[in-house]
Amino acid sequence: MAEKWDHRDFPACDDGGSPNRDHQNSFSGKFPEGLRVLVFDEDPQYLSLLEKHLQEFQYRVTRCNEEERAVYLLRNHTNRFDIAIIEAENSNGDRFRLISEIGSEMDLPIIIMSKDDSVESVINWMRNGVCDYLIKPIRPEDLRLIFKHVVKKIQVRRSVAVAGEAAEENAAGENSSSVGDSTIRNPNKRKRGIFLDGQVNEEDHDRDRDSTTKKRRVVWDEKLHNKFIEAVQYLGNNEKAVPKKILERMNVDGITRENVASHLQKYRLNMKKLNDQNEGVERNRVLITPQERGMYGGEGATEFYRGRNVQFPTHHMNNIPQLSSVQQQSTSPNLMTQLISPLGHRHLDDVSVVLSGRNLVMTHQHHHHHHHQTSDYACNGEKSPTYNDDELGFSSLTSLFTQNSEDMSLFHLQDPVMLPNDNQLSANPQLMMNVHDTHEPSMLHIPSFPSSFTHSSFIDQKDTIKMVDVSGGFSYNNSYSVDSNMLT
DNA sequence: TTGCTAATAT
DNA sequence: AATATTAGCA
Repeated sequence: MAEKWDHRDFPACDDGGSPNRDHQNSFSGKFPEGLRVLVFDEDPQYLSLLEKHLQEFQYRVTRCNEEERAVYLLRNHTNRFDIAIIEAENSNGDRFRLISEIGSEMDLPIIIMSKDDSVESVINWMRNGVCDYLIKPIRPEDLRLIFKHVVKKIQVRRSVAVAGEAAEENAAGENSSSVGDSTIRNPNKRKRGIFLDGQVNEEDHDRDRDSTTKKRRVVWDEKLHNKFIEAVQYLGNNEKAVPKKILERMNVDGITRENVASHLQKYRLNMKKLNDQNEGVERNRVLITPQERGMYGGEGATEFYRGRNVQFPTHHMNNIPQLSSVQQQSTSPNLMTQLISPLGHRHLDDVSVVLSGRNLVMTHQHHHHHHHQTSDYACNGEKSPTYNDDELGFSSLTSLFTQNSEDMSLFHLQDPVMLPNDNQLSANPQLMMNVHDTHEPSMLHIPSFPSSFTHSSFIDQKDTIKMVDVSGGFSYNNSYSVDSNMLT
């Protein structure tokens, strides 16, 4: 644990403060050592193998073969890792959820490992925000390269920071006259610990912040919520269930009183709502107090949990493998299944898929951030005839993403179509440029599709990573965000 | 200081 | 939509 690799050590920072924003070569030759990697795989042997290789590349490995433990480590040790490699073989909903949460809540780069080399699987995961997908068996070299994702993340974060900063200044300037902020109890002077162009916000040194910095959002998953309920229950019978005590009783670190207060507030709201419902509709029923209907079998808390309380990072939950067709319906909000139902597609991220002769490029971008993730997927024409260009490719690809091919629009990559939505970044020329951006840490290796690859510029050439030549390709864009607008 | 609620922000 | 933050009052 000597010195962890800090983003500030990131070579791109110390290139003399040069305004060079194309970090192309900023860190060529350098290899960040000590990146903290969490590796999860159910097979201890394989885990060891991975660990060994990773360590050879100077990564600091935390291995883990129990999902529970992985969850624990990630949840309670936020900012302890720079990247996570997770096996998603027989991933059930839980693991999927876990990964989704990590990805979005902690902004931790996630790499999926799997034996499944199907296009569907790859795309599914990429769509859901993971930054890479390694197909087993994994070559050591693949492991060596994972640092690129961390680097990428940092770069992205940096640019977001800059943008955010600019926005803040604007806002400040415009409001300064109108708002005479007087008595603010808790003037939240949180400065962002973000680093713009080498300027680090020195508010509190290293400590907690790490490369995966992001404002912490508590995810009230089932476990946490159960603790909460348990605490409320316990206190409800004796003293009063107030945030402070609940917090104490929960005995979970990483959450604040405010978090609990907020949760409690919503909890109560829900209880009230449920009570009201019961009053009106089921008049025969005895009224139940919030406490009485707690977790222990009472349906209230469960309802609460299922219906409104779980934070499923929207854009990471839409793609749970599903049987489609049967639309879950109604607007009743209390089945968890509904949260992951096809309706969820409404909130899907922009995803654009570019097809050229033999390559497929998928770009993935998050909603509110100014960043995106891009991954390449090389498809060999012979092996995957379905993904060749033209109509055939189109329709099958379409079906890969949605059951409804009408949801997609077609346009040329180099002649971007501006869709009526501001968020249509995929149609943004600048984004498209990124497809050609050799610095994009894309390293999708698909043994079965070995074809055309080009090099990643800052790593020694010898093997590898390639970027797809998309020129002249087509882009099939399923306009999810358009849908989103229309449906909401 | 903490709690509560409603409003509003992210 | 889920959480966070804030205002304002107790």
